[in-house]
Amino acid sequence: MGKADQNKKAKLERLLNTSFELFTSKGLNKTSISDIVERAGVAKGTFYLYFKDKYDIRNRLIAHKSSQLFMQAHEALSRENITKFDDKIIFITNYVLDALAANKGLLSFIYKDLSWAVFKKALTSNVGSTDVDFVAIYNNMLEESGHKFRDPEVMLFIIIELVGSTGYSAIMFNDPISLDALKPHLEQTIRSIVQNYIEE
Amino acid sequence: MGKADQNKKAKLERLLNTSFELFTSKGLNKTSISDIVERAGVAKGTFYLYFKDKYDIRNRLIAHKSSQLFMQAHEALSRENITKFDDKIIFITNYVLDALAANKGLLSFIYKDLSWAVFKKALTSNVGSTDVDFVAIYNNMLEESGHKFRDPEVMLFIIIELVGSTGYSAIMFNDPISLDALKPHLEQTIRSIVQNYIEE
Amino acid sequence: MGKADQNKKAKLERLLNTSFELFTSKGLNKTSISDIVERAGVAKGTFYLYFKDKYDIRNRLIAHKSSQLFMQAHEALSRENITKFDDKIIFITNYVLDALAANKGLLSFIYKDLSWAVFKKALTSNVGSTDVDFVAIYNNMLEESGHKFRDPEVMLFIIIELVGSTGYSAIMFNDPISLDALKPHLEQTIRSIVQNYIEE
Amino acid sequence: MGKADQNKKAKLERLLNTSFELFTSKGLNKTSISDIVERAGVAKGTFYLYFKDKYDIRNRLIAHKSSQLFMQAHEALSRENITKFDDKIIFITNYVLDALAANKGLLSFIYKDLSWAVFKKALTSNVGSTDVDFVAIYNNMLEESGHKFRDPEVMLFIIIELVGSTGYSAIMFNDPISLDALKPHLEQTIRSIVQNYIEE
DNA sequence: TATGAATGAGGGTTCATTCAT
DNA sequence: CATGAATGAACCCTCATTCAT
Repeated sequence: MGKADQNKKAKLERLLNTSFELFTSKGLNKTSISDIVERAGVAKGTFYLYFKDKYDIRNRLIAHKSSQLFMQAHEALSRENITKFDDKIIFITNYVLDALAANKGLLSFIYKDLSWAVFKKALTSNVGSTDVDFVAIYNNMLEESGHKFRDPEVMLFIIIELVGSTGYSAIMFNDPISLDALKPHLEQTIRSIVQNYIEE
Repeated sequence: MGKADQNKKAKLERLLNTSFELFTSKGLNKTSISDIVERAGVAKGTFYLYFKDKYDIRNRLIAHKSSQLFMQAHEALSRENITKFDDKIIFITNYVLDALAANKGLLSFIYKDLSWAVFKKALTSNVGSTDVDFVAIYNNMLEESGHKFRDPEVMLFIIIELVGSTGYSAIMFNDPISLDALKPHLEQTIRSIVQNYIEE
Repeated sequence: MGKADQNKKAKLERLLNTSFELFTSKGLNKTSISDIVERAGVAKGTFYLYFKDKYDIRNRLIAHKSSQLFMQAHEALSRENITKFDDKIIFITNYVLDALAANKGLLSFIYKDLSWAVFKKALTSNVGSTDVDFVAIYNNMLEESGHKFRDPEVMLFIIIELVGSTGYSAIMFNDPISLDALKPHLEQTIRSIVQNYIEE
Repeated sequence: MGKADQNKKAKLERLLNTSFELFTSKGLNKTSISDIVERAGVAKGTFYLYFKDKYDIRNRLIAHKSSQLFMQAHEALSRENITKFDDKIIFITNYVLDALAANKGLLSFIYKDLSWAVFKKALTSNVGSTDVDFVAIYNNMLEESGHKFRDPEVMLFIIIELVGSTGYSAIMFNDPISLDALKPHLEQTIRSIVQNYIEE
């Protein structure tokens, strides 16, 4: 890789990192392209060599960061000794919620967009080379469960929306209850949902 | 009420209605104060006599419209002959989802904000004189059920977030399934959740 | 007229005058809105209260200045004792050419646009209240000539294009001859053209 | 010619052709250097190896294309059996007008610049090796006419400006009359002009 | 000769907010 | 109370030009 290519890659990285910092601290709307390039130390025009506009870079970041989060959750899961399917889902769920609680900027950024649409995109569009194929992981979990599931995709959809939506309220506003108080409720609800989708 | 007062009230109404039309058709970000006042037929300065800024009017509208929606759902429910608690919840749920599906602009407007925080505000802050006290209605439903519920507020929270979040994806993107396909899934899930919260 | 209205009119005037100065000195392309408002002493946004964009103000200026020029020519003509039709046309022609030679910025500004399209617009769209109805003047001249003309509009069109086009080259570049050298050529050509259109 | 030289010449050609296509389709102002080099398949810096800027390439194109047009007109003329001087001029005039009417992009591009200044440059600056020496052709036509002309250059100047200017309006705007309606007017006017310049 | 990433000034335009009337 | 002209900072984006490779 030549000097130019290195420089080019470094600029891209710097723009991505800077954007992420600003989006998670100031929010998307309050972050201007000027803010980004100034802090990244590149010229304004340079931004447009890499991204179409602010929303382009946002989408790439959301996909990347979401994917990253699930990958970390899955890695943590693989270090545990958990065998039952619903236990695994709950572990991942809690892991992600804790991570988001520890980084409210991130939560705010991927907000209601930790929703199905973005989630699916994140898991299929492999932004970076290291991004996981979460679909494969989920299918694997289903197989290893020893059960047969009805509409497994819908089941996952429901769980993700439920967790994301209630988690957001709990983490951001402690309303109507704190995240810690919410967790047992979610656990019980998730177990019920999984139960519903097991085919006899 | 004098003529001046009437005029004053008419202006307020016109600003609210116009804003709502524009927010639901063009979206919040694309609607400027200029758009609103021009269409409402009042001067720009007048806007600031009634509202602090665009977000002030938005919040009041969300609360009002959400409340209205639930009131309509409840009125429709009262015309039916439904006695069981979970059947009532499902009826209201379906009613609201259908209404939002028929008015995507509205859904988009109150979006992820048909969330707990706003919902609660809507039910307590009584924007207009005709707004319902939904808390009372819910408590009533709980009593009439003949059951005793554990954490009824959390139960409602979970149901609302679940329905709002999955419904949004289904209505707006048909993803991963259509609203009609989603409904049986929601029904079953809601029944499980309610079951979980019944105290033996 | 209230203070506000006076102020408003003064701003409009200032914008028009400033734009004209800049257009005729720097040219249209090199004149930015920023230049205009800065020199006019108004805020940038103010410009957009009065004009759609740079081309809007340009069109209004071209029409106004062209009209003005022809009005001056006609006034000068009426102070002379010229009776023959072609003599009148040649007088006006020379008057306009001399005026443009004395103000190359103006010539450059209305350039090839002292063409039929703009000329006609200028004479019909009465920008200011004082703008002449040149069509009426021309028709008057035709009647007073004692002749009957075939296609008088086309005749005028041909003369104007001829004079404008050759005059531009002579005034701006002295190429292929100077304006003074050109005049007799134009005079002879115009007389021939007029002759051609007299119906026997 | 070596491979490198061939390549070099091919690049120059590609830049010229591409620019011409873009100038005649999108217009000069709306065509950026980026557009040109992208479509020509060369690097941005390469453009500056061949041309000073956008206006440099434009001037060379106008000269080249104008010259080409007159050459074609002259070739067509030589295939006809026209002997009288004014008939020849009118033939060329009509040929050029028809060509421009069939290619409004070209007309728009060389616009008011099919004027004397550019015309003369085109006839002297011999952009390509195949460009005609129109001055020689014109002088030939004068000689073959059997007449002696006063100021033949001015006569040509006047005719070209007249035809170019009125033709532009007719072709582009059909205003005040269509090109077909204009032609007889031009024919008559040109004959009068030629007549004026014949020395007895 | 050729490249194309990088530049950064400058473009036009929008719009929430103010305040003299 | 109501007005709406005026503000001017801030926005996004373009693009001719340079220069290290």
